[in-house]
Amino acid sequence: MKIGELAKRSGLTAHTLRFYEKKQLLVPQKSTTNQYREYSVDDLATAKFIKRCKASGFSLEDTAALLQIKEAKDEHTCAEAKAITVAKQAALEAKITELQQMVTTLEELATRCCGGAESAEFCSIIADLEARIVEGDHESHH
Amino acid sequence: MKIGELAKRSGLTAHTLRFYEKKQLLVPQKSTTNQYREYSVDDLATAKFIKRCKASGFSLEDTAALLQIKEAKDEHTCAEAKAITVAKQAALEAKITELQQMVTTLEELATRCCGGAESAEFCSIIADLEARIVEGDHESHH
DNA sequence: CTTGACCTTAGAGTTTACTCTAGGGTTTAT
DNA sequence: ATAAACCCTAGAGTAAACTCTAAGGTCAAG
Repeated sequence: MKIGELAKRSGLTAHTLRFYEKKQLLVPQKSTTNQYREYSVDDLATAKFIKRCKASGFSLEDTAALLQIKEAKDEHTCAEAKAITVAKQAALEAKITELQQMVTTLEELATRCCGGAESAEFCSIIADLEARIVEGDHESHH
Repeated sequence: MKIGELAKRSGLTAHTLRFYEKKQLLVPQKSTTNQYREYSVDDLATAKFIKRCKASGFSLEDTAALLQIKEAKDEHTCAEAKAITVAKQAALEAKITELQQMVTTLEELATRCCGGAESAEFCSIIADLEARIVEGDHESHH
């Protein structure tokens, strides 16, 4: 099939498919007559594989590694696949913790503020940002 | 004080301070004799304000808006500050939810995989990515 | 046989927040 | 007086993952 059809069937755009090709994730055959890309049903499967990797939080680099494993399963081990998965899981969990700390701070800022139409002269959000509350400010007491 | 001292006292780098100047977040006076930046104690406070905004999860654009409010409190309202804060909180919460969904998927992938030195021939992670489990795959049944 | 839909390439642009470089002036301490 | 340490500007580079553009070739329908 041509790129437009693969795009439709995979839910990716033609642009994205060409981008993935540049990144060596999905390299199709090319027609000898007109240079059009020719995607096989396997290529469609690969496109979906990539899409699922992305939905699972894997980077394109991770995805490339997972594709390598998928393409030559007998040359790779479960340990490799699991290592990538577990590493990504840990990274995302760390990111979540960081974001949650921010949300906690923001919650505190928002809760303490009246949020009314009053002048910001005594706004607690501004006051807090000017001097208090937020972590990671070890310079402010020297 | 000169940029190096402000860098030391604020915990930002001189590069970053120049970048913030380009972004209009912190524009110091300039010496007329040698064009060196001259930061005041107020500028130090502003640098710390920016740092706290960042630690709270605000983007530089948000931070610029918050700085506007801080610099002219009587021309702004609590409502404005709170709107920025609440919007950011909501955005971060949405991001966290998205990441948590990914973590759940990854957890499932990892748990089901033996992770051993066996060939990936029957690796459940690869198999799952090839066909199942992951959400957002509405094309796969047409 | 023409029009519109589709395909091609190479390369630039987007976003965010820096980070660094080159090439050159200034200050401070010895 | 000189060398280290510091400062300046303009602009390029980094990361990730696209997204889009220009200029042009090809294909399918009527």
